[in-house]
Amino acid sequence: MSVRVRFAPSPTGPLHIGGVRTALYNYLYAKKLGGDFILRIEDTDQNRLVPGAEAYIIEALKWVGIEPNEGVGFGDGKYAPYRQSDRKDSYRQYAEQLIQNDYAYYAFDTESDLEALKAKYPNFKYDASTRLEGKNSITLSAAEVAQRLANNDPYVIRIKLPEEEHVHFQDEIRGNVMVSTTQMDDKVLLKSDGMPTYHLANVCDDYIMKITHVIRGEEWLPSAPLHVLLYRYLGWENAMPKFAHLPLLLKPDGNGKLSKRDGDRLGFPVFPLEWTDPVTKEISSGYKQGGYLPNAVLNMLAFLGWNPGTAQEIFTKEELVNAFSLDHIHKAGAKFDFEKAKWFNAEYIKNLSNEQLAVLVKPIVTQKFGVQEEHYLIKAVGLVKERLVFLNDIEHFAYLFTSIAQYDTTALSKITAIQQQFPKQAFETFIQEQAFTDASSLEHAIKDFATANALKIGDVMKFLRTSLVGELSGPVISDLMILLGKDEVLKRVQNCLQQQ
RNA sequence: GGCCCGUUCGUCUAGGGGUUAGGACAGGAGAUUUUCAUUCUUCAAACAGGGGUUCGAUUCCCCUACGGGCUACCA
Repeated sequence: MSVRVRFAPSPTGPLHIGGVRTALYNYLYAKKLGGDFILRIEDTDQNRLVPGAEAYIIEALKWVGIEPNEGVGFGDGKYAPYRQSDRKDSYRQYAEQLIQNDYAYYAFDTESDLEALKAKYPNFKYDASTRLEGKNSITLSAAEVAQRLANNDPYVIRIKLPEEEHVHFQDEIRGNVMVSTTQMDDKVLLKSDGMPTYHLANVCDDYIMKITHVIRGEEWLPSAPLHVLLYRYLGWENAMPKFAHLPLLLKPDGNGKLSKRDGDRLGFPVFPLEWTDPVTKEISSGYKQGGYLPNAVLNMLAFLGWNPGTAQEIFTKEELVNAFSLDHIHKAGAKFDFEKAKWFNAEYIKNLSNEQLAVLVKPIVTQKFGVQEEHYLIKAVGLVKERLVFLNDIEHFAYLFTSIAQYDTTALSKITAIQQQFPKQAFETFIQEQAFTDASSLEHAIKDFATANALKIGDVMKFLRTSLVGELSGPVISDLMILLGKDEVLKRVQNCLQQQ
């Protein structure tokens, strides 16, 4: 039987990187085994829907490059629709089937009924020991139940758990997990608005869509036994998928799982794409807009909770697919490491060819400094490639594209001293005489000029650097001179000579 | 509170009854470079604690502590 996994987010907001990682692990697992990766939208809570969230999820998956081959936004497929609200009518029959088989019951308790029970019993939960106090099809007469249903009285359908039974299941990451039904409660399966809860919908859809492996976050571990029971009661136990509960992504500081707020609080994105809250208009930064490369993000995310068991850390997507396996997933939660994320991105940028980098950086450069000639841009980015952590960092290298607007004051003060005995005229002539064909002969010529004029090489370099860069750091001077060309170099030198 | 899951350098992690406990990021030092960045070399840095089991436990078991998750007609 071929492997089928699903990523099943709820469109209650933008997908954050924890979700992206879950999607990634599903994707890697499916691809590794030649299976299918499905996107299912779990929008059974109509009150929490956020406009744009679904589209965001789809865009985000596209951007990082882990596209489902089936599901909402990806051409659908054999088991469409993949949006649970579009499958609303399919769930009721299963809930009713459960009632038929005495595995579930109608419950008519109102909100205030429930509150009264909670007030009466500390730590109240609706279960075998308390359901006799509720207004449900167990306590009410058949006639009254029929009457209430006929009246369209609001009701929910609850699972009827056995009083005491140990539910075991095998988690692919954690091994055997056991929970007693005494610790569980009669969870609502079908809500009074006719929508299923997560528990019902997820089990039904996974069964119907022939999902073989449920790979999801650890927050689902406590409800997994409930799902196991549901498979059993629905008669699907032999088709039950395997479960793998992933460790959570934690805040880099302090406690708790990584949340939306942490990113902008600590200075890194938690969302793949920038997101504007439709209500508050608050903007949350995104990896894409922050100048990250999708494959770097994937690589970084893959290593937060998984490792290949070797020393290799830089992996292409294909290599990740090949190396991936569930048993190399770490059990404990992982704190997000921003420094490591930056390192991954810088590594990926360094591994790009100048041509590739130029393409990626072109929109930023054009927007900041105007249109550049293609070959020039390629050479320019090559000069600063190993200085970029993010694509956006290119904007800190204005001197590659425009003349120096402002000189660094310490650089200027450093060269003032030098300028006293600097043979300005001779130097200009010297530059004019150079061929500007290759960097090393140019560098030799500069050194020769320095010795011939009894100047310190370092001083001449410092002067040139300030002229060309505006400050005392940057790429090798002769390389930069070749890039800029004689005319521009001369212009900048003359301009710098006029400073002070 | 109850239940479930977890705990190796600051962080991500490898390992697993007998190891100098390995790697990466970050940090320190040095080399290269006209500068900065890159690169290279190098240093520092960990098995939460207590009991067992064992000739021997970081590794297996139990307890404690700590961390995380769940505990909704949210997913």
